[in-house]
Amino acid sequence: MLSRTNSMPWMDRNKEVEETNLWTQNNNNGGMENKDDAELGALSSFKSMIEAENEAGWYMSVTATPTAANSHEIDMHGGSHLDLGNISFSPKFTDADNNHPVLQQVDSSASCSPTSASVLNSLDLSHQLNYFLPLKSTLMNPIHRNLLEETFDLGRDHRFLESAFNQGTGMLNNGFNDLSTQSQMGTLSWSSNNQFSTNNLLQQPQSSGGFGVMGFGEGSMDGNPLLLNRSKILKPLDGFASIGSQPTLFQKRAALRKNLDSGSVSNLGALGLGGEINHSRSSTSLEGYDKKGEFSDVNERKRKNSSGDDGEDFSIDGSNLNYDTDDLFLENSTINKVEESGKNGGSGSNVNSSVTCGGGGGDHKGKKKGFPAKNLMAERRRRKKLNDRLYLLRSVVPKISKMDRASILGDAIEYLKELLQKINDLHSELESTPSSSSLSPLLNVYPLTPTTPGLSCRIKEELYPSAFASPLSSPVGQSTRIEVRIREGRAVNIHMFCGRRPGLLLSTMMALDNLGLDIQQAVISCFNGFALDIFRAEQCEDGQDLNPDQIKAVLLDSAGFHGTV
Amino acid sequence: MLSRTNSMPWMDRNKEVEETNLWTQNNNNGGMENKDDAELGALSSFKSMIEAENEAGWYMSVTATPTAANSHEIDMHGGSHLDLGNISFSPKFTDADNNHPVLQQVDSSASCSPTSASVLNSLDLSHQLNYFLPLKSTLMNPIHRNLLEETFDLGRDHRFLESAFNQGTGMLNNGFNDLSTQSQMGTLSWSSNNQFSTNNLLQQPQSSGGFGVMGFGEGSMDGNPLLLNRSKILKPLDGFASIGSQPTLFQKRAALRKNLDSGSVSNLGALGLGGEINHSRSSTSLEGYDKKGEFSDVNERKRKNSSGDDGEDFSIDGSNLNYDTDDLFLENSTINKVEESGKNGGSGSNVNSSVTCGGGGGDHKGKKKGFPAKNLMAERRRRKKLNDRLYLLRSVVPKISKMDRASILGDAIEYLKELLQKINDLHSELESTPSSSSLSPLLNVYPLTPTTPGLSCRIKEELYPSAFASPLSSPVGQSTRIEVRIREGRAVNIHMFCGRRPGLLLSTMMALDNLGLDIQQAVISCFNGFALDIFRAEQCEDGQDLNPDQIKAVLLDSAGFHGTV
DNA sequence: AAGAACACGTGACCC
DNA sequence: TGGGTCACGTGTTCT
Repeated sequence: MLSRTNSMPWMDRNKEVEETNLWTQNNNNGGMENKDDAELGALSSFKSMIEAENEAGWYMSVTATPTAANSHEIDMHGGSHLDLGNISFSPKFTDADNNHPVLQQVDSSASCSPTSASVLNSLDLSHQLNYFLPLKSTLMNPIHRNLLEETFDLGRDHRFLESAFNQGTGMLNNGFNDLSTQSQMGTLSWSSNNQFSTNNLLQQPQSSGGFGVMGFGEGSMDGNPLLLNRSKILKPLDGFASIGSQPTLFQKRAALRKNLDSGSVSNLGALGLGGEINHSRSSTSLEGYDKKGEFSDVNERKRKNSSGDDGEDFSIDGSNLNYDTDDLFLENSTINKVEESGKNGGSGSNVNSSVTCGGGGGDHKGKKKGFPAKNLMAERRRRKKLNDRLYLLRSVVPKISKMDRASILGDAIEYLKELLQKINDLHSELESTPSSSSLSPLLNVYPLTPTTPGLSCRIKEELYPSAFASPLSSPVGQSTRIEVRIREGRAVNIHMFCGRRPGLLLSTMMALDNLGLDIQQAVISCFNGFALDIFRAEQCEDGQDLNPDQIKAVLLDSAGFHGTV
Repeated sequence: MLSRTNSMPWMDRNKEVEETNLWTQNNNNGGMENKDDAELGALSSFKSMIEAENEAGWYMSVTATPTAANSHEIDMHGGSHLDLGNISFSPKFTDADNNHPVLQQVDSSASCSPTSASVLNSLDLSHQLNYFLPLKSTLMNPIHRNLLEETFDLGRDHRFLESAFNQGTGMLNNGFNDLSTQSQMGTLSWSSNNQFSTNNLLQQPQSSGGFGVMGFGEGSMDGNPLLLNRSKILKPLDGFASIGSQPTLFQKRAALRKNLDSGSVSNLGALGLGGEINHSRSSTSLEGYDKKGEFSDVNERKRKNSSGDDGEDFSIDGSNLNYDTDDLFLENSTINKVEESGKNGGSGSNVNSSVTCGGGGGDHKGKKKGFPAKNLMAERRRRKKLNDRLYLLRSVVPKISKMDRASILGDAIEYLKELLQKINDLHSELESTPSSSSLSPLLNVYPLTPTTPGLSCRIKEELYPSAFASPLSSPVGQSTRIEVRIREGRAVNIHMFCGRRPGLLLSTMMALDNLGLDIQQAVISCFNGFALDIFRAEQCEDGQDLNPDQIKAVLLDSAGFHGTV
């Protein structure tokens, strides 16, 4: 009850502008004084959407990339290393399919700090790894763009990732330095289709999954990002449900908000065309709306838009994205919030205390002038930035056991260890071999595995006893898994994982072609194993409706596993 | 004013037991049901101390490792992967130099979850990376042990780390599995000298830095850990200053608290012998004491000890460490807190709302029964765990530009990228060499750079710069970009990006097949645009050596861009 | 129903 | 002074 009442205020609160964490600043090079700041530059933000399978809920997140003008963002000031130097939007980016503009963040080239570590900045992982979150319906259109910087949205649902990762979808490649990283992306379009740049492919659209498009300003709001997928997170979207549709997402969102009060939400549109958001859980309607963590972020963004101008701001050709605007909104919203305070849904009681600028919250203190509001925004920015980074990290780590923060960190650590070990092994191997020496100048760069030339050890892996069962990676021999879902209409989702074998890629493609499936959105990775994630494929008009089992059978056959699962 | 009053309650609050995040659970194997949970097992917790150069403040943190008995910890329940299965203390662990017992966490061998990822668990990074935080005086005796698990304390002061990192102190080695990891540490001794197990050495004792020993139960309390070093963090210690000295740290801390009220603190001891804590900033005395983030953690821990039994609990030979005890304390403290609530220093206003179990905080709600207190503790645990992981991550990353969370994450991401690049380079190098193949079974383990056995090649690296413009993402209509590199031997790298069109995927695959290229490592994504990144493909033996330009031409042709770039 | 996870809004701190 | 960062305690949700 109270919560609901609270929720309303939150609605307003949501209006507050979100920070655009992701904004990269053009000008900020100068701003970055910390020499050490390593730029993550090359990293493109990873935004993805997830859709929950079982639930209608959507979560849409889009990251807006501000043009150079507004660019300065948190990072500029703060110490965030990740900031990519320049952000540029190319005007042409809008998605043809959808009218929805998609915001993206561009990873600027590494303008800033030439940190020691930054040597490899040019390398862009984003290409290499793309994690896709499955969209429930066909909405998911991850825009595969490098540019997006920090933000990325990923469904948080554990099941989703787990399955994906477990299967060894991890892929990443190392390999290239992409010059491309530096170059870049044009306009951002916010499409309802949820196109996102998904740098890393991660995913397997497995089970639930939230789906998010959002990220407006910074990419994702504080909470919103990928984690939202988590079922709870998804809920928030419920309120927003309509967002995705043809009209600007934001507009829709605004509409939703208006409508939201009614609660449970109806999911607005058909997924197919506009990105729409279904509420994953009908939940308690508004209440959830208000407080939900990430969700609130979404709301906030919506608010931002709504308060300002819904859709158009985001249509962001380039310069439009207004970080500043956002800020203004924020301030306004903040004010609103203050007014509204007292409710503050989840945070609840706190609100009264300091939030009220002049409001004289209930609290005794009231010490700080009116600043709290500012602080609030700053904190919000900070949270968002942190979340964005966290999700980015997640996107880079191929195996994520769970989607919770601690697990992401843990997995990242473990992954780091693995990589180090691997490097060590490679080094050993290399040393054991004759030539080597001159070849790898790069190696020196890294503090780790210090290339100590002297080491010619023979480590040779005696260390590793066999025992390593290495479940994860072991692709080969791994059981083949194929999931096929037929979405309404002729959309098809396919997830397949199996051991790699020569020609598998081609045979699979041919099999799909033979089925009359046009692959529209997919990520295929081939490393230890073969992972195919088709988020959207469409059957030819001519054909008969395909049965998922048929598709599965065909794929199994093409994979050489005749009938075996 | 108010704050001070609040602070008092906080003092009490501090008494609340901290969670022992780090505790590893012996028994919890069963508890880990999540298959995906990757254990970080091998990761030893990283505890380090930092001392501020210029400031006297210390922060001491010690992680106590519970014996198996109490072991079940957050992780058990929660999903933290990082938890290492068993913790064992070996009695002999005390530092000879100092009498001060040091708590450590042991990274158990990976008893728990045989997660997929965990393959390499045995590998212990801790050895590899050792980051040391400089102690101001000579105190710093980082115990270099693998065993410590999650907790690690590190100074947060930016200057500190920055300098350290800049100087290239990063080092890590990869390489070994330490059996020691599994074995372990015996008793924990809590020495004032601040011995810590510092798994990774990081550090350079540069400027400020806080120094911490603490971590009692879980390792570090929520906030306290390494971050504390940050000057602000350090402050908290001020209050605690005395802790380190001969008496149990906790006892001292308790004493300090008692004394603290006076405020500014005197730093207690001589560093040399007992670990003492100086307040980095005289700060405003109590007030700071109460609310400071990390610091508060420290207080809490102190509280825990104080409330419970100060020193002895921690002397922890083995079983003593009481997680349970802590919990009990927590509860008690929680209760106390409730009573005290209304002040709740920083959190301030919130307190009233729900915290009061029955208190009927000012807030309207009062919905939740009395549970809030529990929630509070859980949240505290969670925060601590998260912090611990974060710090652990930091400890693993050699270059940390700044100590703030976002930077840590960003640096980690960048580092990951670097490692991947490095691996790729090594792989290339390795391939170029003749032998290799059989040598590295390990490689298979990793998702990355899958050990494609076939690879015998030589890198010649005729890189083909040809216009690498390829911005990653070019969407439709965007210029098609194709990069082809022929590595020596028959390995080929291809990066291609162009607009998506139906059938492109298939035609491209067929084209590659026609070229006799076996795609071994690749990521293909299809969203707005078509992006093909082949990190490794190999030419058939039969074929003539392909010319990059030929490949490019074929691909362009298949993409329907005849000759256009 | 207890626990975990999250986002939030605060107060405090630092630069 | 003001923005950034942190820890905290909350409320909410999900499991």
